[in-house]
Amino acid sequence: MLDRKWFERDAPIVAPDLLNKLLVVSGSDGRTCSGRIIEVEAYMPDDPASHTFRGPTRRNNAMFGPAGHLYVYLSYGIHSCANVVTGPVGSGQAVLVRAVEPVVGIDAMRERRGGAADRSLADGPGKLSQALAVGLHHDALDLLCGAEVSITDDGIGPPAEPVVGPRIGITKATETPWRFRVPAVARRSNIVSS
DNA sequence: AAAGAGATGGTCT
DNA sequence: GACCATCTCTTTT
Repeated sequence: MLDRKWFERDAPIVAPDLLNKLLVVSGSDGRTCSGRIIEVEAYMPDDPASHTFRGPTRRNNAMFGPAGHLYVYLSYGIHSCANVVTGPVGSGQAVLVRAVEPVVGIDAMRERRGGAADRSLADGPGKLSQALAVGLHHDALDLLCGAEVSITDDGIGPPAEPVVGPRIGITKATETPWRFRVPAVARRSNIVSS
């Protein structure tokens, strides 16, 4: 399965390999939810768009910790965004999970997302955090300890040809092609109804 | 279908 | 005090 070594590679290498993996959250309310990762972005230390570009701070501390931990930050004062820490300890890199496809616990996700259409339950970094109930209290959590949040491999490998493009919502290094997505065609057969 | 603006709060200078 | 790795709603083509 996924061991620490797997996460210790550089973010642009780990990122496409995270596609089609499951992000599983056992909520404090007892409801377990999961989503298939379909879009990610890589952030590196020498990357002007990365939170770690100017060195360690209180917020980005988890990104400098062990690979396979979560880095959760608050975006625009409103949205929690979930990252998977990658690379050697102290390097300061991570993969932002930008979108998942609901797999387990869709009813809970519908409730948490307040009547949003099924297709937009978790198709954005803030939306998926809300749908899966991921919050700041999960920051620095170890994904490999069977804790509240984990990443699992259910045998569906990453897409042979992920869609690659520039990252979104940033103002620096906007041309670096470190955004990876499962092709739409490959997703059609995976859609979970109800 | 696309474009614009407001919400909202922690973090860093 | 400025700056956001965003989302939703409203307004305009």
